[in-house]
Amino acid sequence: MLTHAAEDYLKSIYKLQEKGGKVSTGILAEYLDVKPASATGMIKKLKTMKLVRYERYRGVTLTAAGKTVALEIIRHHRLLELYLFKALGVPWDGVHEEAEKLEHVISEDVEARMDEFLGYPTADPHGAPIPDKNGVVIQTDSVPMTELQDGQSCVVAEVSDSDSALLRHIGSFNLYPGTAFRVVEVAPFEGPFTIDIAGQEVVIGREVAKHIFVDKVEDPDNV
Amino acid sequence: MLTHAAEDYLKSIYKLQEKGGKVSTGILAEYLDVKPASATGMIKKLKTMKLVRYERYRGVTLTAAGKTVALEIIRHHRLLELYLFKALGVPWDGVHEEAEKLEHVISEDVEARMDEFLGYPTADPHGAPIPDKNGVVIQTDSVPMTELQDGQSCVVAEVSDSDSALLRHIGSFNLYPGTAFRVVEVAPFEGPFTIDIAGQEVVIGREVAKHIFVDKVEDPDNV
DNA sequence: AAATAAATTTAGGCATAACTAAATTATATC
DNA sequence: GATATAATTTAGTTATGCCTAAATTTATTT
Repeated sequence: MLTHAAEDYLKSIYKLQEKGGKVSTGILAEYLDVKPASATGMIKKLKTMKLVRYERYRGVTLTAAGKTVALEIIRHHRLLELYLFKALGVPWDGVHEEAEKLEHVISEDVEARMDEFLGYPTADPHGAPIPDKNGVVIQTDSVPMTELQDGQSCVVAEVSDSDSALLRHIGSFNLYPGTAFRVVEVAPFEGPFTIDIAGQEVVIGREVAKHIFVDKVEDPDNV
Repeated sequence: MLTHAAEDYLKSIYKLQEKGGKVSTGILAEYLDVKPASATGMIKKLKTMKLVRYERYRGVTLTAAGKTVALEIIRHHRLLELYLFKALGVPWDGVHEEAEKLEHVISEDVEARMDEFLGYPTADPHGAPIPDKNGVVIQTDSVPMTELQDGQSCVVAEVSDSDSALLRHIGSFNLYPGTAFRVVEVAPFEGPFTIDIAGQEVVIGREVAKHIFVDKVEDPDNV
């Protein structure tokens, strides 16, 4: 069986692969809040288990087996987040931390029971897709809010889940996944966004907007 | 923070203290499926943390601080068992194993939310008492079924939770905590028990009966 | 009281997974 | 293309928590 640490490394490699492409030892170490030397050590171990491809100074890649494990852990994490949110009422800025510990520990049986309870959901409380039993992820084509122009209408698709304070802040504007809004004005020179949510005008700073991903809506009247 | 292993040791010392009294290194090691030398090592560590009293060759005792931790873990375990059973439908012979992993990992917040969901319960699915938030345990005066005589009526109070196969077996007779029955006949020479559950006569072997604890009922007509 | 048996402890090792510090390789600059 | 800078790897250390084997202490028996 895999250790929790190994699972965390695989999950992180998967996520970094998604975003950037090449996953270097340094990037991985920074992501996991670990020294590069530690990452090198674990990567070597994962290589002997055939869960990653690796050549020194060249970065890491997941093998098919490694990707399967990574997706399994991500599925656990996101199902747990949604379960804690819906079944136990844990606030959305708290579910990440809790799921981080539970994801390594729940059985497949409990996973299946939560999945059933939740009605086989496809997204967690932050809008991140939940891989299905077979590791299939529904990819969305959402864009960072920072790419929006004046007058553009959209629906919140996803919000980064790691910073609890940021989530509370975003939640205070009701910017949950599924919420529709329209951009009233984008201030020039990398300034903040003024948006209209359900008739209320709200100002969102650029740094915050970077963490909000949206689906553009073509016809505002259809929202 | 304490490691999972340390928590398991404290929990085990508590349980052995409850049953037997003196807790020796050997007994503790056997209970935890570990070599005596390993137990000695951990006991020494726990002593430096002032969680146990210990003098070599003299056995271990929990300090007040150690008892608090032990009860906290036991509370987690039993709340989790009941939660998994009631909220997710995990069969009663499976909840122990699952809770064993989760008990070290859930937050006080989740503990409180499960407690509320369950209506502040006082016993887990096997009838074991759930310590309250302050570590107060309601002690019952149940006796092993093996002490029963012909004609004695009683109610199942508690069943040992560690052996999954045994639990399935006991469950097949419907001998869940709260179930009433009457002893029809105790076979002589350490023989099996014939009992009457809701009009059905069932034979329970002595080895199984040792793991079933009951509350005697004085007046059979009042059950 | 001495000898034997049983329990417990000490001593030394192993695996995991982190760390620091030094050596190496790769990349960027002049 | 040589050199400076940055990234990465190797080597050696630490802490957990387990192990085995040998030494010690306690308990029992004669």
